[in-house]
Amino acid sequence: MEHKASSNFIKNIINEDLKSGKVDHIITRFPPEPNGYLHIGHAKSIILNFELADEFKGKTHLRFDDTNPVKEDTEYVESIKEDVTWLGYKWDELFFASDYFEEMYNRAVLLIKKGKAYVCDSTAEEIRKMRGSLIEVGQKSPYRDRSVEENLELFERMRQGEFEDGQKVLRAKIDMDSPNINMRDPVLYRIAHATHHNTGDKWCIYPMYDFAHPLEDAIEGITHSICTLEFEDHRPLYDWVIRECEMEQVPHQYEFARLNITNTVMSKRKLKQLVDEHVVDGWDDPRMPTISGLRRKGYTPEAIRSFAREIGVAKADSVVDSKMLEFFIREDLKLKAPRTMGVLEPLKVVITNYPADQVEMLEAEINSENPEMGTRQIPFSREIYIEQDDFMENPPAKYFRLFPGNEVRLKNAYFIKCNDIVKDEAGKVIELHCTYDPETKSGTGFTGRKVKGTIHWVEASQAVSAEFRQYEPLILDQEEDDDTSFLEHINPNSLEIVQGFVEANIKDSKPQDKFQFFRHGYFNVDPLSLKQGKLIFNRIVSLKSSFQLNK
RNA sequence: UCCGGGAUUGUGUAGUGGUAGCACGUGUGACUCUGAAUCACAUAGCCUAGGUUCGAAUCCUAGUCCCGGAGCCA
Repeated sequence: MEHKASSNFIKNIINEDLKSGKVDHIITRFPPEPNGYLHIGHAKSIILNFELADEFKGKTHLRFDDTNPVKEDTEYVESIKEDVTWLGYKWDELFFASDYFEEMYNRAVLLIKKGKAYVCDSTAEEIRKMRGSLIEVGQKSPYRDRSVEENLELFERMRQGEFEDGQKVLRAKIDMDSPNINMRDPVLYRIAHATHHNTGDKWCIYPMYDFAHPLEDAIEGITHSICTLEFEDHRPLYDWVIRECEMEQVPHQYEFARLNITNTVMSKRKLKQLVDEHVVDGWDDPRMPTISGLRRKGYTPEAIRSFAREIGVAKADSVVDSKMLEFFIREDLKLKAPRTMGVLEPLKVVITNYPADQVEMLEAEINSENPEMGTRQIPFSREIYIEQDDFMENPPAKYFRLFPGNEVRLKNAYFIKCNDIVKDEAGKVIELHCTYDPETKSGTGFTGRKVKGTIHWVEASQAVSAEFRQYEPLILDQEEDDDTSFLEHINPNSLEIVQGFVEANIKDSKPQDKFQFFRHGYFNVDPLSLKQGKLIFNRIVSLKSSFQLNK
């Protein structure tokens, strides 16, 4: 079912590393910062890291890169673990960057002793100014040549909490003339009197990403440290830290292009904004590209994994068509989901020549493409509901559904022919009177005549009320990716809620159960279903359709 | 302007000197008790210009265009 992904440049590198003897095993890692929920872009990275390890018989660590207490929270730690697990992966080891704070501190002391780091009293503003620009070199800090002894003492006092936030930082002493701004004496440690979700108030100095991350990788023996493109410029610093801190293990960093999908925002910052400003109901709103949102919408881990394999891994920026994602969930659910009938916008039909007191049971396949799923019994009687869209009083040419005088098949039941229309005062069609032909019963092999259309229906007396939530892309097409105004491209019709009916035999469905409603698409039972005491179905994805009313 | 990357059908990706392939999408037809699915066919590509070579997407040279980089964020 799930086929192996084709090659990619990282896989090629690993193959070469193994062949050349540069490494004899591989260890990868997924290193999220616990400051938000995971989205499908993270899924790409998770799948890449775990499957690379699988393929080469290596290991993968889950490591929380929790070096900034002001943004992080255990809520996020828990959701991240849940999402990785749900995607189908088991980390070989679970770590927190904060577990290494003591070791990192000691490595910083080593740097100071080697004359490779110094305590700088400049303000953030001063440091920024003296860093120079993309085309101008930087200026050396006046504190750059402090003695090792003084630096050691000051750094120790930073740790002891003798200074306020922002009063001092520890900086690497590298090269203020470097064309790579990351090498112009980057900050290694800052002071933050903040409570850390893991270490509490033990520390008031915290290592910066550029210092912490390479050490984390080296400590854990990561062989291939895979990150996104924006860290490419940091690689020389990554290597510098590992070398100057004299780490025994030498990991290497490789960068790939992050995932973009059409009509989808994919940054934690923007997603958080959607949540904070109540544009959506939360991180798990089915319109969100978060793992939890996709899960609630009804996506399966298998579909997400297949998608990730198919889109590949490369260094060129790209935007994947969201139709690709939709293809994989349809593909996955095709044989798994029971197929049943649901009428989303009901129109009552009275079958005038059917006995008023009779209810008969009809047999129907649960999934015609997967006969192993068996059959079910569905009731049929004088009154049923059909879809409003399946009737037109004055249809255009090539309309195969019901209209006055036309005959269609009711899926799994009989041919019916429309004879009369009942309207309300406003002229709206509220009921149809039809007749059925007993000879056309499904399964009898009737071939007397053919109809062009087959429509779905639900028997009225036993129909179960249900709510259907139909989703459209949250974000409309946007010319340029103008960071500031993505909120202006919110689709006002991203959610449409309708009340209809489903077959009685699925009335006891549980949250996350998935069905195909004939001719509509795949739906997932929302977790809210239980709480609200009624069935709520989220549309995962519609069925493809070539039918256009106005052609 | 400085540094680092990138460019293969509409989209995503493979190909690393020897017939440019795969997936999605799109179109047409067949079939159909889902206007679905399925099947068949079609669709369309190596950024440009030179060079090396029997042979170049691949190697060389020079351009063009796009992306990222100046947090005490990651």
